[in-house]
Amino acid sequence: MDLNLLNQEQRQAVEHTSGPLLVLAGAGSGKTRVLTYKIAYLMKEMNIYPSQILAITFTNKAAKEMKSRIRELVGEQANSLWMGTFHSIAVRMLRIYAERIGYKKDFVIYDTSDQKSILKRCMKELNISEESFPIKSTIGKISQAKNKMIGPDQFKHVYANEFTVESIYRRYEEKMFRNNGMDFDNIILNVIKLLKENEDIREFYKKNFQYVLVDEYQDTNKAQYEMISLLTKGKGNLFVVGDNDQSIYGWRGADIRNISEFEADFKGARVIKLEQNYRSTNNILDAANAVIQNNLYRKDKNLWSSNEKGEKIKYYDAADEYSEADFVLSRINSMINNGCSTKEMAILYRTNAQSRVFEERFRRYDIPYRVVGSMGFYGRKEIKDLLSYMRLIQNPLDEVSLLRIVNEPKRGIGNKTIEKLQEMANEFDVSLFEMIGRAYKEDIIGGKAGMGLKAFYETLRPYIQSKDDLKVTDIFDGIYRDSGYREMLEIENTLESQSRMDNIGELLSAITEYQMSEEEAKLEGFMESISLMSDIDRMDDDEIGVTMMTLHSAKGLEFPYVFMVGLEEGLFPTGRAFDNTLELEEERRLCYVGITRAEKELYISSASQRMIFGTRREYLVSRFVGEIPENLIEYLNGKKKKKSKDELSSKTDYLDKGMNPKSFEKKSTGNRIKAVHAGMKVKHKIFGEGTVVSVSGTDNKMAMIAFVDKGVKNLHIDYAPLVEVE
DNA sequence: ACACTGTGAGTTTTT
DNA sequence: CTCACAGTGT
Repeated sequence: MDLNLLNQEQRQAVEHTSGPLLVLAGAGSGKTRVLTYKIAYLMKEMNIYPSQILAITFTNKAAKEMKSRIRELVGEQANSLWMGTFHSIAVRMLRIYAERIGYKKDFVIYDTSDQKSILKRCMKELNISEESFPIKSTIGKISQAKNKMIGPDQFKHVYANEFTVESIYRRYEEKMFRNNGMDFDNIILNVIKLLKENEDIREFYKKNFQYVLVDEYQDTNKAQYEMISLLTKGKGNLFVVGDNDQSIYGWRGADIRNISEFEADFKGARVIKLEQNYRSTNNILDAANAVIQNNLYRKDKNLWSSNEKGEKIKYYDAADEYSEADFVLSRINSMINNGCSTKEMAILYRTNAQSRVFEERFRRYDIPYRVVGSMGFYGRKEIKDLLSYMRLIQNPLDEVSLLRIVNEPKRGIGNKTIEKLQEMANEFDVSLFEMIGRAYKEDIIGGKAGMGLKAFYETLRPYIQSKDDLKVTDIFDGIYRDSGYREMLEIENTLESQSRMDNIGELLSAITEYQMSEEEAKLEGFMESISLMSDIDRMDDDEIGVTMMTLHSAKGLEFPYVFMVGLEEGLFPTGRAFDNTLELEEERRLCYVGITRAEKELYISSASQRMIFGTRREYLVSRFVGEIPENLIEYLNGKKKKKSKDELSSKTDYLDKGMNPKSFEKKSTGNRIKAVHAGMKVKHKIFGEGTVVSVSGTDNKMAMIAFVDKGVKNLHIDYAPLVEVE
C-alpha cells in the first residue's frame, strides 16, 4: 500500500486514526480514494479486524465498488467489512434482533407505493377525505417528522393544529407494526429504538465497531445522525466525508447542520479540507465555482485544479425539446464517429419525465442508451404482483401484499367479501390471512367467493410453511404456476400478456442470479436486496450505451462528456423553489453537482418551448446559465439577449410572462381521421400501421383494426391517435 | 363481481 | 398526454 499516491491532505486524512474527523471534500477531490486507503490502512497498519469497521455509503453500488478496491489492497478479508447504506446496515441488525422491539424477524420492507396504499386505508378507516389531506403531502409530512425523530406522541408539540395528520400518522404506524412491516424511515427509527432500549446490544456494537466511516455526510438526516452517534458515542473514532456544496437531499430531511456542527457535536474533532480537483478541466471547474458562488448560505471553499483549461462549455439554445434532443444526438453521433465510446457520455436532467424525448431519438438514431431509474422494471404491475406473493409468503401478516393479490388472478373475491373479512379479522383479533383460512373452513363465506378464498389460502399455505427449506427460485416458480397467474397470462395471449410473461422471465433470472451469488440464499434476503436497491444499484456497468439519469442520481459519478439539458426557469430551477431562498440554493447545488460530473467536456442546453401536461409552454433560459461567466461559454447558436435573471424575480412574474398556453396550441397532426371504413389503411401513434377490419358502434366510430405485428384492437376513432395512410 | 369508460388530476428529486 | 379511480352498466 503506497501512501505516496496521495496528496498531503488526503494522506493526513488517512493517517488520522484517533478521534472524530470531518473531511470536507470538494467535488472530484478523491474522497473515495481517501476512504478506500483509510480502511485499508486501518486493517493493515492498525491491525483492525474488518468486522470491526463500519462504513456507510450512499448507495449499495458505492459500497460494492469500494469493497472491491479495498480487496485489491488487502485481499479477501475485505469481504468481512460492514459496508453498505444506512438502510442495509440497519436491516442487517434488525434481522438479528427484530424480536427485541416486538417485530418478527421476517418483517417486510414497504416502498413508497406500499406506503401510499397503507396510508389510503388508514384515511378511509378514519373517514378522512383525500381532498382535504392529499396522500402525497400527508406522506411527506409524516416522513419529514420521522426523519426528525418526531413520533406520533411528540407530533402535536411540533406541528400545532395538525391533529388530523397526527391521527393518520398514529394509525399508520400501528398498521405498519401490525403488518410486521417497515417503511424506509422506520428501518432507521427501529434501529435507533433497538439500540436505545437494549443496552447489551448497544454496548456490543459500540465495542465491536472500532471505526465508523460515513460517506456523503452532507446528505444524512437527524435520525441517521442519531444512529451513528449511538454506535460511536464515547469512543469517537468517527470519520465522515462530505461536501456542503453537494447537499441535494434537503427535501428528504437531510440536515446540513450535521456537517456544519460536526466540530461542536464531537469533541476534539479535526477538520481536513480537500480542495484539489482531479476530475475536471479548469474551464468546467471555474464554471462550477462561479455558479455556486451565488449561494449566500455557504462556507466558501476554493476548489482548484492543475488540469488543463480544456474546451469551453458549449451552450445550445433550442427551440423546443425535440430540437434540443436532436442537437444532443447529433453531437453524440459525431463524437462516436470521432472514436468516443457511448459509455463515456451522459445526459443529465432535472426530472425523469425528460428522458422520453431522448429515448425516442436514440432509437431513431439507433444509438445504444440506458435510462437509470424512472419507475422501471420493479414498478410494473406483473412484477409487483408476483413480488407481493413472495412477500406474503415471507410474512403472512403483510396485508398490503395480500390485498393486492387476493383477487389477482380473478378468484371472485370482491370488495364486499374483503370488507367482511377485515371486520371479522378485527373482531377476532387475527390477521387477515388467518381470517381467510377460517372463513372458508368454517363456511362463514360460501359460494364463489368462498371457493376463491379456499384456493387462495391453500395455494399459499404450503409455501409459507416451508419457505425456509425451499429454494427461492422454487418458491417463485411454484407460486407463479399454482396461483394461476401464469395460466391467466397464457389464456389472455395478447401482445401485452406476452411482454408481461417476458418480464416475469426476467424476474426469474434475477432471482436465479441472486441464488447463485449468495451462499445462503433465502427469500428474505432476496426481497430485501431488491427493496433496498437504489436506481443506481440497478445500473449495469457492463452495458454499453449513453447513460441518462436525473441530476440526483448522478451524484458521485463522473463522465468524460456530460450533457446537462433542460436548463429553463421553472424546470431547473424548479418553479417551486422560486419563492424560497433555501430551496433555490439547493437547486443551485444540484446544478453544481451536474457541472462537476464532467471530466472533459460539458454541454448545456435549454428549450424555449416545452410540452407539459399536453400543452406547449414557453420557458426562459435558466438563471444558472447566466451565472456561468461568458468567457467560459461557447454559444453554439448565437447569444440571445440576456433575459433570464433580470426578468425573473418572483414566482408571479414567471407565471405572467410567456406562459400562455393558448398561444402555443399543439401542431395539427394533419389528416386526423374523422370516419373509417373497412379496408382503410391507418397509422396509430403507438401501434403503427394497420388495416381497418370492420366498423361498429353508433356513428360507426368503433373500428376493429389489425395492426402489423401488434394484433387486432378495437378502437374508437375519436380517441385513438389515428391518421390516414395515403 | 367485474369490465368498461369517462373524469380528474398530476411532474420535482429517492433510500 | 397518461394514469388512476370512481361510477355505471352488465
